[in-house]
Amino acid sequence: MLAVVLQVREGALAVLLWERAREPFRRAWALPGGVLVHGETLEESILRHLTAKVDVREVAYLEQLATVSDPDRTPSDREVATAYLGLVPLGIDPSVPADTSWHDVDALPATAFDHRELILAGRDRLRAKLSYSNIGFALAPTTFTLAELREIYVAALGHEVSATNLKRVLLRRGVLESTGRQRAPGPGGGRPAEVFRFRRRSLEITDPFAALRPPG
Amino acid sequence: MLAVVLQVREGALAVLLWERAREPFRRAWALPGGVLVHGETLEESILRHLTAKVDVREVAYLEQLATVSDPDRTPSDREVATAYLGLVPLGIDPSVPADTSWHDVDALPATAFDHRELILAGRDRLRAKLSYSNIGFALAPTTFTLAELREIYVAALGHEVSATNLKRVLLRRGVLESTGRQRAPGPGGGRPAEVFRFRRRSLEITDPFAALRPPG
DNA sequence: ACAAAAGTGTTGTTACTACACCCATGG
DNA sequence: CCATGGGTGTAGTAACAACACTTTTGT
Repeated sequence: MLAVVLQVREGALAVLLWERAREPFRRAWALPGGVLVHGETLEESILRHLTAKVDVREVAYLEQLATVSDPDRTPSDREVATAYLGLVPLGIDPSVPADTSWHDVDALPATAFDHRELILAGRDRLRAKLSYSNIGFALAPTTFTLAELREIYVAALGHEVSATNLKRVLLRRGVLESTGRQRAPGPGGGRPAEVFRFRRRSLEITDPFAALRPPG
Repeated sequence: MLAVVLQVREGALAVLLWERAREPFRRAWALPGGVLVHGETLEESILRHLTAKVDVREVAYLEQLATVSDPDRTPSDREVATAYLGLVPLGIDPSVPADTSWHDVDALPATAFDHRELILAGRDRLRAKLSYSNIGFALAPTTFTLAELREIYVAALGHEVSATNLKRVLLRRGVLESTGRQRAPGPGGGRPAEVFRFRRRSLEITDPFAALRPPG
């Protein structure tokens, strides 16, 4: 059981890792996880292990990522591990143990086992889903301005995003709605920003037929 | 280890199942599979188990589908199983054991355990990939006319597909190419059909940015 | 007044669907 | 010469990026 927990922090996508104190891979950084015990499902197990590192109520979304099995993936006995992708909204800073910290996904330190591949697979899964679903709800705070949402998308996707077009795309798809409130401008002035929220906070596919849609 | 092996047969999407002779789920239909043994990867294992049911050289594509873990999914001890999706091209009819046969995915018989959900998850994964990748290569014979390819897409997607537009979409994306050959018309006459093939026979994502593409 | 930040209107492009039309063969 | 099946040409449409323009604030 392994968890790839991602969060946008300081304008970059970060993953939660802990530093190994023992061999193998002493001083390398590893994904949180642990063994599956009798009677629990994979989801229950991953949440149980996450509890040791972070307040799991902060995890807004969880999905199965992959199961890895290569006999050489661990130096000792072969271990089969199922990895999950978890997302934490921006703005909360869960307290974590001393050996645990967040690392920019685009500047990973030395990682243990095959964890680097799993982190990158998680990042890629997130990027794909940002394009055709409302999964942004799991990265964004409950309410936000479009400028804030734009920064989240930029960090997660790794390329520029226009706030203008982002707004139109997400409103057209019915993913966002206005709260009716406004955010006061900063010290330099500027028009007050409209405050938005995600209409639903559970996964919905918004663009099911990117191509080859049915007739009608 | 479980395998959801799909093939287009007689105009419908079919899955390979075997009939259980013993309890639990006696007389119900189950996915092929077996246990993972020491030293083999999940992929090696699923191919080994498939060999007992079908000539695995016929499996043109294999990908991991999901890992299931619900403690109640089997009546006895809890079993964790990783399911794979396999695709067999149209036109070949692998010899299978007496207890094994193909079943229309849209008219499944009584199935064992949670295998029905896995079959439907496999079908849905295939449908999604048909829209944004070249995965048709694994369902189609090496060469085919557009009318034949259209029937494969209709069977797999479950809705009508226009041969006219299918051709243009797949040619524009660089997925198909003409072989230069023609197919003689049937007894009722008609213009000879052009024979096509897939340019590549390994998975390629052809529509990576269905939305929110990078600037440029 | 002017800079700064947010939001709107408009245009052009692309990838698609739909449908009319044209082509090549067998009877 | 016409039915049959295959292929092409051409609108029409929806979703998007790009960018100029307008609105609302602070100094």
